[in-house]
Amino acid sequence: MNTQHISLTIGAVAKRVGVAIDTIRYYEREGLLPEPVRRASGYRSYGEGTIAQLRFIRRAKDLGFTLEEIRELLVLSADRQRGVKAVKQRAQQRLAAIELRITELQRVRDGLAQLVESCPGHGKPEECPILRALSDEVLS
Amino acid sequence: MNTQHISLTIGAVAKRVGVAIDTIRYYEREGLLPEPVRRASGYRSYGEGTIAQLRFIRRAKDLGFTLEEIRELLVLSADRQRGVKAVKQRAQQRLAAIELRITELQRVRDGLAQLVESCPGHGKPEECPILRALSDEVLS
DNA sequence: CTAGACCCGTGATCCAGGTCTAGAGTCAAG
DNA sequence: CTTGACTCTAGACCTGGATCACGGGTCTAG
Repeated sequence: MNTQHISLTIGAVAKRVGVAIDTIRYYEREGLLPEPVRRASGYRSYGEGTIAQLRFIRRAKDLGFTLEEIRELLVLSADRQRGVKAVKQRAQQRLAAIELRITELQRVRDGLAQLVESCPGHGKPEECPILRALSDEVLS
Repeated sequence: MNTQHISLTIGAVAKRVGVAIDTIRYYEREGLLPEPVRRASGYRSYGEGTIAQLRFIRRAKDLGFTLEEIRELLVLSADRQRGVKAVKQRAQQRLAAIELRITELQRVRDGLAQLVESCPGHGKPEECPILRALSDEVLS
């Protein structure tokens, strides 16, 4: 077992994870990262655990979780009793929200696509279906 | 032809269109609405044209255009020469952006759906596929 | 005439998720 | 020892699209 404790500066961590230094400090302020050990100089000193946690945060963000939700996920992931159940639940909620958003966007896309298709691209403005849709009373 | 000029207060316009008074003043500041005629008291006085324009703005917003883009659409809609062509172009760009966004979200949804599906909803955190995906090195 | 509803402009505030600044201290290479 | 890169804190600022607060003026029904 390798229990060697490496010590990384905030800049090194930032580079490894591909995130800005300011973002790391911001996450710390927001409670997404624990307060790190400090060197005598006051410099933050990080170990591998922080790298993992930062990656966790970034992946969760990529999956559409807000920082607020991620904060919660981090707590849950440490709960050996109810953690997994709650995590799955949060993931399902997120999934439902994403699906809703997709559906909304698809409706918008379909509406817009139909307008684009029906517009000849020339002629008088008052005959342009796009402008008409934007101006007229009813837009289905 | 009915050229009767009605005169609406900002509050009446807001109610008709279903938008807040502050929003109307905000759009005016932002150049999306022309500066209206004023009564002797300084009150804004609006006609039907404003109603139409406000609805235009709202519909365009519903189609995913930003206020910046809408400002442009408003200019283009008044251009009798090149207006229609340019409007169609903007609509196509918007459409492409929405489609890109949908694709992104679908990828996220698929990833998340797979994780949710493979998670039993109980057991040890280190065996939860969701937590593993968030923590582990590679997430396809 | 008065109460209550409405309107005025200016500027501040909100949301999330950072990003940037200033001024000062620290570290490592040469 | 110096130079340049790095880090520290606190707080200001940014994006977009509003929304709210303030102190004051106006309008209208009774």
